[in-house]
Amino acid sequence: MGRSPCCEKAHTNKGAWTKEEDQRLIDYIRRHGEGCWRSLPKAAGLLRCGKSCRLRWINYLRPDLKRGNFTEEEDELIIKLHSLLGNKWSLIAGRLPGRTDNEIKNYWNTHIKRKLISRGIDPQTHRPLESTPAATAPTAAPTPAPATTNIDFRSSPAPLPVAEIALMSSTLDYGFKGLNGIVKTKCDSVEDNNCTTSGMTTDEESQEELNLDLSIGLVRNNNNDNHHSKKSTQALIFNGAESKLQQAPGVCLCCQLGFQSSDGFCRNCQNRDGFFRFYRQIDSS
DNA sequence: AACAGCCCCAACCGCGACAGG
DNA sequence: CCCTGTCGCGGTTGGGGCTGT
Repeated sequence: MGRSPCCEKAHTNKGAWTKEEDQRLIDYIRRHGEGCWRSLPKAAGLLRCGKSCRLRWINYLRPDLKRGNFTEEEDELIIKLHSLLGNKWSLIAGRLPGRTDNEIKNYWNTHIKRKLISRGIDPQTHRPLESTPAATAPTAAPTPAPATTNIDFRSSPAPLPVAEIALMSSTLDYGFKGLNGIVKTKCDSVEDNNCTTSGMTTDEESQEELNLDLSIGLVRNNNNDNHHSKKSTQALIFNGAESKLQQAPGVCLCCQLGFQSSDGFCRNCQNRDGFFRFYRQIDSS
């Protein structure tokens, strides 16, 4: 019979948002910060479900959204990231400041897919369209890669999850240092889809490097670190976005209203990966 | 001008992950 | 360990705008 609805639907609006609804949501989040989406609509006087409010804010109202056309550089970055990450739109969006996962997903489906097909590339596999799976698929199940290895994405049956790449990088001490400087992805070109990772041996100077700079934080298992619930965090700072935004917890609505736990934060302040979700606007004056 | 078909994107839906009780 | 509530992600949809006839 499926799950129960995410919220009371009898008295909620659906469909396009009005300017008045937008303004209410903006005003409320300005005053109280993001978070606690479930209770936000009622508190903000909106006849919407929390999910809808969250989506509207994240995809449309957030002040740091770039909007407007994608640049050629963004196009290429999306293509490269997609070849590595697959349809992990939120991860891809994390590398494009001011762009949302929804926006990138839409753009992929409407523009980039077509662009790749016109180049003769399969948008899902990033392989030439005419190539058959039998011709390119590995003959045996892949064995675990050594610490530093070449990863040939041409022969990968599916895009490698970023965590898997990081694990293979063998730089785990306290946590992942991030892929920056650990795994350098090299592509001869998007067209030939000849992507490998460091330490590559051939034509390094002539190949374009894609510095993913994906900073990944691991949960540190340290009881003394009680800054944020059971999990401590490492900052996840994206290029571009960090110029005005610094990691700073504590603008979650729950926390604002005093619902936080004894350590000062509620779970809404933190992503499941252990990263802070809330950023405090740094006064630029 | 009117209509049909297409395109795009904002919004919705379902599900998995996770935390807390 | 199980159940429930919540969040966030990825896939899908539908309506408005655009273009061609």
